[in-house]
Amino acid sequence: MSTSASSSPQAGSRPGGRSARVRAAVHRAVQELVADETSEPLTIPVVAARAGVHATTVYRRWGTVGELLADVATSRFSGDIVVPDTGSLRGDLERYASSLAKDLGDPDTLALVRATLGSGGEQGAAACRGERRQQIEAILERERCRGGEPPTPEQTTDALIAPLYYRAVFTDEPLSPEWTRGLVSHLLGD
Amino acid sequence: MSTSASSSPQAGSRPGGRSARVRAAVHRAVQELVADETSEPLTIPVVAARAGVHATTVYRRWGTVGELLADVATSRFSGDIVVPDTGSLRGDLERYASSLAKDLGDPDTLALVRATLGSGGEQGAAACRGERRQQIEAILERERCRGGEPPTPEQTTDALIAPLYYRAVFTDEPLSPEWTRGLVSHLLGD
DNA sequence: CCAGTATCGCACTGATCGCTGCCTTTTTGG
DNA sequence: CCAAAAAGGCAGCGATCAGTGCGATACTGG
Repeated sequence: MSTSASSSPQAGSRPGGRSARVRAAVHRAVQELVADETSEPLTIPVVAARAGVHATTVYRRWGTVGELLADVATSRFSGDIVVPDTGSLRGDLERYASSLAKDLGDPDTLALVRATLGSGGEQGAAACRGERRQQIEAILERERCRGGEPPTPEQTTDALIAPLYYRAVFTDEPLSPEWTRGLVSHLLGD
Repeated sequence: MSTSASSSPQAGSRPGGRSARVRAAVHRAVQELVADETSEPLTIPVVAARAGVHATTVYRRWGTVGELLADVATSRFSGDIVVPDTGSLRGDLERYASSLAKDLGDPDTLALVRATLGSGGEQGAAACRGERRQQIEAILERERCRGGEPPTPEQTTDALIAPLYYRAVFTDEPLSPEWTRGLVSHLLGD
């Protein structure tokens, strides 16, 4: 080969150096492979080849497919949803649930969740959970500051997060906006 | 080897022949391997070795690990819960939810669910779902025959099945009886 | 500009995987 | 009881995987 040698102009000390680029490429490769759901066995060499890096690098930085998936899921679900502030508890919950439904409704995301659960163990489950708990608590806390009496985080998780995740992961029914709003209505007592 | 040769008295045309015995051994091996969660990679040869059969047999009967897991999960969740009949909707739902909580609370079962989701795809998800929908509908239908006005199957799934599955699969919080009863109470309007 | 260090590419190796003919053994059906 | 069919055991094939020294390259602070 011996392409145009080095000369890559601005590869220097800025953030986004080689290490970060490799990380991004590997993450993207994992998501693509998981989404494809073809016969690709999702092994380290396959991921590395698709990412354009060497398997050695992946072995050394992540070790196993499970840890790699957990890392990808953590990145994927970190900051994926901004906690809304619409001025009312119902508005906040509806917008939050809608965002989550849109997130989990994406087949690629769903495939990532399933794969991470499968080989990521408890750590993988935590990665898929993301920051749902803190986000819910932030919404409820804001309502409490408004003087309202919101439901507990536990109730909210059971009434919103759980149905969204269950329907996405275990069933093939769509996460329609009407159904999602209905969850909020039922939680807040119609 | 050459143990007591053939002579196995009743190995004939009754159900429970060799084929069924192989099936049971393979299923047991899968559950053990999934439960162990050690470094065993859960491949066909490993399963076959633990089951005491040859990998060829497993390849020919199931093909892939995903299909095998889906089959095991189907068996595991088929008939695992008998729809109760306590005379009241609340009693039926509480007993049903309690049974499901006990089921999903078992770490080995949980590991099977996660693994099946991971490599079983949509079929694996359906296997883990089991007959929940029909069971719920049976309970609600019975209440309707009593003259009551039960919630819809959708509401019941969202309020009972989903939180149980979500908490079991995605969190490490226990599925306590009090919490489970609380789900029923919230569904039936306190 | 230059040493020091972390990261990555490369060339391997032993082990395992997925899979396939071929034959033996069991089960089925008349 | 006996042939046909189904299922399992056996040996072995190419391909891939997980993992390891070693050298080269890119980032770091001075």
